[in-house]
Amino acid sequence: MITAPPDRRSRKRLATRQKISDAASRLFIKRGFDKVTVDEIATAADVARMTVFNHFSRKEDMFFDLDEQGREDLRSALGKRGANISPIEALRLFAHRAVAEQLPYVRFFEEGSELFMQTILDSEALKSRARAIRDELTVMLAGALAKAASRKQSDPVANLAATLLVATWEVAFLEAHRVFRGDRDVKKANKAFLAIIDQGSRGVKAAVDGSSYA
Amino acid sequence: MITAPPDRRSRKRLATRQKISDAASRLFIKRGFDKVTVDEIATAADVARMTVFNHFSRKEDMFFDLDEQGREDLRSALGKRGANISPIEALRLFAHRAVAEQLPYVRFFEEGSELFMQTILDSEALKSRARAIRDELTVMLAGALAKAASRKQSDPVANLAATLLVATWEVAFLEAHRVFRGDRDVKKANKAFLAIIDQGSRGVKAAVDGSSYA
DNA sequence: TCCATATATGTACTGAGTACATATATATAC
DNA sequence: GTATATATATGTACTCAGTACATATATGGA
Repeated sequence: MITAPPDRRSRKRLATRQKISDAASRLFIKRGFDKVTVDEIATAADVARMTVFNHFSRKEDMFFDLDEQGREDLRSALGKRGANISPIEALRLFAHRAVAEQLPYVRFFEEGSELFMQTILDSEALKSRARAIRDELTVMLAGALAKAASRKQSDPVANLAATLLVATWEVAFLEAHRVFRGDRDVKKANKAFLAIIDQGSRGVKAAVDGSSYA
Repeated sequence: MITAPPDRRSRKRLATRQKISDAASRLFIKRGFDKVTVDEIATAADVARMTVFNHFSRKEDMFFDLDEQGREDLRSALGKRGANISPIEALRLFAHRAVAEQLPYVRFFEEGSELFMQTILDSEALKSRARAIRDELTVMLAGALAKAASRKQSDPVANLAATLLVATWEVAFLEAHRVFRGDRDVKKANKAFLAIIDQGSRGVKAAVDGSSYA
């Protein structure tokens, strides 16, 4: 992923950022997001408090320190879809592919995954941030859909489709986690996930039927 | 709405609450949510700072001081639907009725309505709270749907339907406001609103087709 | 009149986030 | 290598929402 060896300045900067992110994640998982103060994170990472805010403008950003990859994959799935595949269908297929290849976002089991989810559910601040990210994702997807269908940005139909799609993914995620928490059966969780994705996709297609998105 | 004359204590309490809410709303609309401090609100309402938090646990609650009526109407629309009307169709009809009768939530025009919306869009805190309310509404609706269809609570299909429905309403709201901001044409805005409601409802029905929700 | 209790107020604190100044390391030009 | 510019780290002092907890005051009821 890294193309050229970064100079010392960038390397050190990244190292500092990583040190902070690691220290924060460890503390968050162990003690819960709200119980950890930024001062403690700074101390644990052996940097000044200001340095923490230098790298992460919000405390929540230390927790959600990925999600860029996810957006990229979504965009890519839309961009590289086959000639006669609609945007919505492309995203449905992407979900199936993600499960088949067990891409990181859809590994509901794995030790860390449950703790991660539980930490979010235990914190209003993290849930709030997750909702914000969901909305950013929706805006991004609406733009991508409009572009893929050669429509003007802020097309209401693209908005509707994007919002419904993100809603579908959210429900699928939560349900898969719920199923796994119950039976600890990966196959069952995967199946539940894809069932909802398929149901939702069917619905979205019906909603925007007649447009170029379906 | 008030059944019996409340005693002096309750009356005073409500009066205080109203004084705070009014002062806060006035300040929020005029200067923007984030620019107003709780101290200023307290001073404007002529009460102590602690009294403010006594009535509103969060600053955001002084802004969103209604929304109870909306939930009640939603529940009622579900409960009192005709014998052969599905829950989803009942909500679609409720939207049409709301527009026809110009119920408060769907008055996109009106002087205050635009300022209200603009104040939200200008504040991260208010947008965040609006998202939280949206999610609470979704949970409520999922429960109501499951109940209306005689399914167990936490039915995944009810979750999906509720999430998609709330998403639809949100897009419809935003689009109606957008249209009105542009052309200042109420009929056009209403039409845009209902168009999205109908599209979304069609989608949700397709998504949950075969279940008792459609 | 006395008592219990709900509501309002007062005081002191925590913790995230910001503004702004300063120090130190690194890169670049000479 | 030395000087200079700049990115990054640090330090200090602040704002403001929200909490904990104590106290005062008004109301309702005995």
